Amino acid sequence: MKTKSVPGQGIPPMARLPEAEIIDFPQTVRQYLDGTYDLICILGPTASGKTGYAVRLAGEISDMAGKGLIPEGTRAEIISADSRQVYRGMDIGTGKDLSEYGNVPYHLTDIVDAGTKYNIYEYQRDFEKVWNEIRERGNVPILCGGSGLYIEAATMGYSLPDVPANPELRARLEEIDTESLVRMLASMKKLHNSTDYDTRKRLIRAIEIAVYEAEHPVNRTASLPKNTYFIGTLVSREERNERIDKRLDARLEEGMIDEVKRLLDKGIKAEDLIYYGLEYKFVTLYVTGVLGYGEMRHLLATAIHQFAKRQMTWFRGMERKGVKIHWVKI
RNA sequence: GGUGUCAUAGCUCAGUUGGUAGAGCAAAGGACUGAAAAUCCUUGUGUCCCUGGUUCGAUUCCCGGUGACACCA
Repeated sequence: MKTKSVPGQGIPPMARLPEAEIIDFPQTVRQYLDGTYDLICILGPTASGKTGYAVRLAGEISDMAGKGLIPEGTRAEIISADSRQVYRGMDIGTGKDLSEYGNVPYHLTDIVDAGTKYNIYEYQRDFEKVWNEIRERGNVPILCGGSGLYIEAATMGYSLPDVPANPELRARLEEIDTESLVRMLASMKKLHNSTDYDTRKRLIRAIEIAVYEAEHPVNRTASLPKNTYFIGTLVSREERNERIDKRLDARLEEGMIDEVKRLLDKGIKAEDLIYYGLEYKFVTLYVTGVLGYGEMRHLLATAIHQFAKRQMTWFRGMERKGVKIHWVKI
């Protein structure tokens, strides 16, 4: 008697591709202008064509203004939600495609130096600032990117305290073993389902934040949730991976390796570039002789496929929490 | 042509002194409020190359194929 597992039982189900919709974008713009929405957001996995799509929609908004359908002079301004495009000098590897924007204003790319550490607190603060400025100008903000955490920080009203680094505390915590640090953190905050204790560095920062919070209970960002119209750029898994592979070859030809060499020559540590992940990680490993060219290309392609999958996991998680994403085939 | 070695998961390979099998990678699903392109968790994957023999029972031992590699001619 065979006790073979029945297919489809006990194994995680294959995620269904969402249904594509046809959206009425002009109506969405009108709804933004009458206050139904605070923000339009375009999200999607890497290589799904978000930027081009955002620029196209920006063009539609200009057309509407030109035809007098919405107040004259109204235009779209794009806010990037990409955790790596914030860095200056990291262009080819992050796919900035600045020429694609044409005359559409864009924000939150090239705002800090490569080699530094930008984070979600800073992103939320910077997002709030440009979002407010765009609205004061009477323009339409379009948030566009693939960093799920950043999108949520911008749209869902994360509340984050402004916690400066505390080198003295860090040095003291560094002396303590990991297990005790976990117990220490647990005594200060609830810690289920968190990445706080994935690594020692995170653990120490989490304690630093908890300690600061205990001492300064009011100093938090007061960002409100935004009523957001979410548009997702939809591609099948197969198509997505094909696009990733093609784009990777194009980037290699366009000088991605020289870009990494330039960053290293500027004195940015290989270790830091590796932490940026994907292109910067694998090309650095190639440039420093750890990987051969073919090996680098293969491992990098795989890593980008895996990244795109993680992005989709995040977006599905948003939907599970009740966020409506209008998926479009572009 | 001869001799030898090998043939096991999508890939690289372990293993079963004969009781139908695992690791890594890939893949799939998930988590994630301070470096998130990061970090981490979970889950399978099979005519064990094909005939025949020995055996209660063969992926495992034996005969013969087939294929790959090596050496000799």
